Amino acid sequence: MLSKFRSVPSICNGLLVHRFINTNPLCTMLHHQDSPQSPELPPWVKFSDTPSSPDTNDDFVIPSLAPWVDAHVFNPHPTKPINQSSMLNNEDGVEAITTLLKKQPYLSFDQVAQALDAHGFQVSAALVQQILKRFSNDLIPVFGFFKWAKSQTGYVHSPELFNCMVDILGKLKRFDLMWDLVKEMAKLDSGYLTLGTMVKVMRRLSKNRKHEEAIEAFRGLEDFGVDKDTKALNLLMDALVKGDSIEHAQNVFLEFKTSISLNSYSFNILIHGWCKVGNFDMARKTMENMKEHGFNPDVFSYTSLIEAHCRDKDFRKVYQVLEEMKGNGCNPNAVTYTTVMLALGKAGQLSEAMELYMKMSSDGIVADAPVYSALIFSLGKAGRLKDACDVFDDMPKQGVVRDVVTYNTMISIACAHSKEETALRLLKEMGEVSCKPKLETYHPLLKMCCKKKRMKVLKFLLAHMFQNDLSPDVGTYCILVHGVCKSGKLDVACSFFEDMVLQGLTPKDSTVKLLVGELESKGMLKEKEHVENLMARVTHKQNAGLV
DNA sequence: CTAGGGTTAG
Repeated sequence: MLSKFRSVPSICNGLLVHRFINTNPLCTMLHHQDSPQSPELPPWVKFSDTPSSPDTNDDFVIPSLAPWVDAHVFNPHPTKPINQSSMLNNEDGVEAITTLLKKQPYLSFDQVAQALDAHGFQVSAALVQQILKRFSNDLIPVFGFFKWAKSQTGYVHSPELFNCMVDILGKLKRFDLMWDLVKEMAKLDSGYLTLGTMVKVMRRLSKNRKHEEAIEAFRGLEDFGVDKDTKALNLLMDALVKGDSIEHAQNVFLEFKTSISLNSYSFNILIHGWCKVGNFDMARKTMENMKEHGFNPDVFSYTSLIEAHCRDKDFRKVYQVLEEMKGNGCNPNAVTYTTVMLALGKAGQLSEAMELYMKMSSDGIVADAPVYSALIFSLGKAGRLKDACDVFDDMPKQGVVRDVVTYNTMISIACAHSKEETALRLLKEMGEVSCKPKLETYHPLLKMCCKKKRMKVLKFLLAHMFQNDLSPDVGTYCILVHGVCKSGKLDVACSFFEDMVLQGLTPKDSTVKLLVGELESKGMLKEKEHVENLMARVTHKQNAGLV
């Protein structure tokens, strides 16, 4: 153990062409002790002018970040100064409509339309796109707006926007409305309803365990003027596999293999499906079947096998398959190596991950952003913040552009070590390098803020999220409710819970249980009743299939 | 159109 550990630094030194220089601010920050328990506050702490509750640590704001934070907290939707007047109208329109849609809980699509009618909004494709993105979790506002926009004279939704709306309805599990819209598209000009539309339909149905309905959608493709070809079949099988039913995918394969021609993708999708459920026998049988059809197992087939063995942490088998594929003239690529490196890192086998990186390099494979992310993750997991930082810093020097996962990984590491300044700075930098944050980017940050009771920063993050057209999903609310509950802020937990339900999201059982339990133990019976009433409404709506 | 990234809390 110890010898392995000792060997790592030298490997790591060899890895990096440019050694890290200690003056890098990011690195200094990571090593700076944030000292959360220290009674002595660092000299640069700024005291907020808003009074905070004694149980809140809002006062902590890093001076250089404070203006950035304040701008979002106090003005979540600033209108960007734009010179061109046409652009100004659009930007203004988006903000004005956003405000209007958020203003009150609308009870019907028509109510939304009425509210919109009262203003003289000018509709454009860009505006509709922005609103659909912003309100993709809010059925009544988003669909009410979509219908209203459709009826505006001089404006017609593009096929892309119809597809986007179909996808949103599927995401919101309103399959009745989704099908109505699909049928409506079929009646419009050709070019509206395409395979692209039906892929969204099949994916959303599969994801919601409506596998039979997804297969029915495929069967009916020709009625909508879409070909039932190899590509369509593969997309259906892939949707079924991703919707956790390799069995349905296999049945579809058996049913259509004589009428629709197959390609290597068809087999790889099934191999992936069998690997996903850990059925190596069927994965191997499918590989044999693949050969009988004249296709050789390729890097996709083998990487699926390797990934499954990685999940089992069966690295002996992983190395075996690596040898096997090379023996069959199929070389592992960056994806294969990343899969194994990350699994090793997760399993705490950092030096093995590093060795594999070197092996990859000696094979002449150039590291891309995911490879670097896997390295960074492994180093972070092993507590080697400085080295993780070095690798992150090395990326641009090697001509590799950091992507959203690279940032997510770095932010996760920083948050896990309570380096909130670093984490926030990374988020800020993402905006500057136009690497758009995703919901997952915020999750570790939100978790950390809840834990440290940074309510002001929490508020800032939520505003920042919205400005990036991201709205919290069930997972986000889960983190928020659990996080503030554990910090004893039950009132805040209740208001997050209410938001979640009003958004039409279904809280997880564990979330309800935790919140109700906490409220009960604190004797907050009125709040507890409120939560239970909210839950009853959710259940009722679901049973009735209502909006 | 097929394989890689991040992920609550218990």
